[in-house]
Amino acid sequence: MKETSKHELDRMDRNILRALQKDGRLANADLAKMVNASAATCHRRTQRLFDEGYIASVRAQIAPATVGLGALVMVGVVLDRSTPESFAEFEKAVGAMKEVLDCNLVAGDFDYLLKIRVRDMAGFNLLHGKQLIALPGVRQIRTFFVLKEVKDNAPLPF
Amino acid sequence: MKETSKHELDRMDRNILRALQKDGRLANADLAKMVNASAATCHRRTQRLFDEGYIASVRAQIAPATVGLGALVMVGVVLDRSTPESFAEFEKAVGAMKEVLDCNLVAGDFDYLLKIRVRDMAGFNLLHGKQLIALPGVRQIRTFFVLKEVKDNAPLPF
DNA sequence: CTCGTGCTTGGAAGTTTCTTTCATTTTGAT
DNA sequence: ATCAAAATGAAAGAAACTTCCAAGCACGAG
Repeated sequence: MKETSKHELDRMDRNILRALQKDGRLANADLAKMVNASAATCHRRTQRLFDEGYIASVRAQIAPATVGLGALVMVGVVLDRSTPESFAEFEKAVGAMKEVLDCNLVAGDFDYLLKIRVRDMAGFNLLHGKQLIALPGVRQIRTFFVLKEVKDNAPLPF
Repeated sequence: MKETSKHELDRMDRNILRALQKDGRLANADLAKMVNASAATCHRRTQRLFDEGYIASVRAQIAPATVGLGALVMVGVVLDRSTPESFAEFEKAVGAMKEVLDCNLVAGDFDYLLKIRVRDMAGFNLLHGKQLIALPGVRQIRTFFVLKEVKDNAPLPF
């Protein structure tokens, strides 16, 4: 009985994932050489990794500063009440804010931690005044301006 | 006088960026149709976006849970001393930790905010005990376990 | 207004690459 | 040891990329 045919990843699979995580545009022929397989085999393996959901997507990483999003801000949010409805409402509202790149419900001093990109500090002030404090159920917001991006979106270690 | 030949991005350029941000594997022919241009023009524009640094890279997004990295943890760090050497040393050490996906120097209650992926809570405890508290110059660490990933790595809004 | 310069465009040729097919090998269970 | 199922690699066929070139457009000088 084979369930959903979720085979284990062998060494070749992992090597393919690692290579594509570094360069999603790798030509299949080159990738095949890197993992010591024929083009056909490599192509099949890669397609399986897509089909079975190991690779969620392949996306271009755009340099934020070049499109006018040079400022990064982390924000901690505390809600008024800790009810499921309160959380759901907040998450829905945040989901609609395109400036919010990450949003995580956390355990600790905050309820949510947000990662936000805007043009500059002025842009953040606008967002803060017009949208963040207007989010539903927000009791407190703590802002962490990013002074230096040491690591951003590093590849997954596996 | 042409500086570094940094033309402005026109509508077609932005459309290309947006499309590739969603799907970095788009065939040039398909992309061309989406932006209403010939394959040749689209190819040139895309190559320029790469060459001039608008697209930093194209990377496969691997589903963390499928490679044994189902747990996400945000960590706030306060250093002992606020000297350039102290910061540099900390950043170097963090740079070598593959589990740390993001690391940002921030202004606020913490010096650094880290985004960390591990297998599970046990994995984090190991990392915490063996590496995080051993990082150079660390005075205090505050841990935020992520209970729910509402948004992760959303595309840049531009 | 007209001309000329320089940049951008799109069709098509030539080349590379992908994708499928098929015979063979390997794997894994009995 | 034997068989069935799955995976592999070479090659053919299909599709895509990349370059070349003539034509179009914008813009400034005269």
